[in-house]
Amino acid sequence: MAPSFTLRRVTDDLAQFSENQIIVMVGETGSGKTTQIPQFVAYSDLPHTRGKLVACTQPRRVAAMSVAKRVADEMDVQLGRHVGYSIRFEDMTEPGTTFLKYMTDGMLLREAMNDPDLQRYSTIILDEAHERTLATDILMGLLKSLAKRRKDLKIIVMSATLDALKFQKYFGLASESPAPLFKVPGRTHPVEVFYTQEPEPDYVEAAIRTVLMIHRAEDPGDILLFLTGEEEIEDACRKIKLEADDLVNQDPDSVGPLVCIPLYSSLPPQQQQRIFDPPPSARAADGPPGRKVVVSTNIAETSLTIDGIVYVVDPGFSKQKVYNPRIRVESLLVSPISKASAQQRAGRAGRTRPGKCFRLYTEKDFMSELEEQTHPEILRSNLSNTVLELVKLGIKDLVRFDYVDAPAPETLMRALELLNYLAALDDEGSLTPLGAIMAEFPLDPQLAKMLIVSPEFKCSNEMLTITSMMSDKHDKNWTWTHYLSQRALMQADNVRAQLQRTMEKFDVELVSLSDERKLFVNIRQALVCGFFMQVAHKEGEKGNYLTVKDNQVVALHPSCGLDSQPEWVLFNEFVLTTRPYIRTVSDVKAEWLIEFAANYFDLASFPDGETKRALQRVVNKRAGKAAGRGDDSGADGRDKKKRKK
DNA sequence: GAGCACTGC
Repeated sequence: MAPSFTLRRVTDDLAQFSENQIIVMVGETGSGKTTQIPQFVAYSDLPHTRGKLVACTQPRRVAAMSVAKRVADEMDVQLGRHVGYSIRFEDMTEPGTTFLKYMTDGMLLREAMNDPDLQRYSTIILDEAHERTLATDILMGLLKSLAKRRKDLKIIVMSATLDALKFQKYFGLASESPAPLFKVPGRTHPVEVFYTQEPEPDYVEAAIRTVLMIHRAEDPGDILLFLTGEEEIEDACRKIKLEADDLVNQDPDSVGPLVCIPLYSSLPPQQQQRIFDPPPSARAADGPPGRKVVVSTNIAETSLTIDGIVYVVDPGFSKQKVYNPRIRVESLLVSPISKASAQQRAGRAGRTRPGKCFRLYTEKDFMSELEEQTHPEILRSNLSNTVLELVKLGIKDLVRFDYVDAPAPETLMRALELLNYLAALDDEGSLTPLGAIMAEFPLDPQLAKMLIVSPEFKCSNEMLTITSMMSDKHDKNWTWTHYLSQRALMQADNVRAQLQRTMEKFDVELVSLSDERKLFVNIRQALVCGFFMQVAHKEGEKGNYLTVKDNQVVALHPSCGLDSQPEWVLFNEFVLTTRPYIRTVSDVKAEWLIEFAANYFDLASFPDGETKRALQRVVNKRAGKAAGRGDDSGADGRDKKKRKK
């Protein structure tokens, strides 16, 4: 709960809130801004007297849910009535009663697709804007232009201090003066920061050494070590455990017991809970106290807060998504973190009392090598989904849309190209009726397309299941070791129900074939309709494949489980690990490519090479057959039928 | 014969 001087200060600020349409608000962790500001706004706005409500967005579901619960408690109202939340799969609001709604940023973006003026809201608060999620970035662009159309709409952007000026300038509107800034004081403890004298050649080894040094020499208090991924974390935990046990055995009178707890998102929730266990107790009543070490990915930087952390060890790296539009591939790269991120990590040491942060890089490198901010997600992602959403939102010129940070033109071009081939956009870039339906599905465009056309192949029932499994099985680790996971299957079932509702809404029939052999053929044909741009052709006998048109050498991922090497494969994912792999592949026939994706596989515009020659052979063979039986229907017949849709 | 930052609809 924030101290009262904070509240008084906020009340003063809110007197000015009524005079400004858009304001930027900064408040460090512990300022209570997420719980306090929306309450004050709701009381100042009285949105329900006008049949409206105040929305406050969060990047994550758990946050939207838990903050709503806390605020409902504080206001002594029942959750889901006056105060509620709205996240995917769960709408805890009561129309007409709820006047303060916490929701995920993605959820508000979805709502905007069907109500671009967001008429239901009197004030929209974008919280954690500094995290720069894709949805928050798009919302900022939409709200900036919406503010001009709806003078009655108030907008509050809440962020960390470092980013405030950027948002102030962005939302400065026509007045040329930046949006006003309000500060909410925080309540964290000082954290002393240490740097290494020299760069560390092996950050994992240096991190382990530092943890053990803290354990031997520093006062009681738990340690948080940031590493980049599961394997690294499990490995470090083993090594720390071994070395700590050695230390205890050598010197039981001065070194206390130590437990090492791994933390990453793919751990089952029960194991994640272990981070809240108390540290081990001393072996003897007067012996040295025990200590807890949490070894975590970035999940502990934003999503999870662990109380009792006094020491942070920060090697300065994290895995970050990067998108290469040239080869159309998203991959994860271990990269140096930003200054903002380093600051956030250090702050994790000062939540309960003054702490220390050990940075395993030099102060000079911190000052001169680290970027100020982590690049926003919009600059690091494949944007095909986002572009479809924007077009559906009525944005005509994607290149000139007022982004906070504009994505690379090539990334936009890639997205437009894909959507055009999928017939979601016409040649002018306008939304087609098919594209309008695709945008309604919470799916990648390829999956949405294949699901929508699947009734033509009499396999929509099966495609619905396949799509659900492919779009929500986050829990790859669990599935890997146990083959099946109750949790993952329940999630997929949830998604399936949601997608089925959307199908019903747009009259996409739910059908199956009883002939199993025919069914398996048709399923793969429907796959082709969505994923024809992700096809590879076998080259030679060494298991190499070349991706169609890009001509990248790839191999079938060992997990894909095919017992043969088909000439043509369609793939769901291109991953760049020890080498380029394609993962989740299906055996397809060249005839289907030519038949169901005639535009993309038009040989006249196809780059020369072995792939084109292989396709040419198939075309010639078909032409020969067709001439033989005097029949030239087939591909065109199917194609015309689909265009009518 | 390889592997899995984190989210969201």
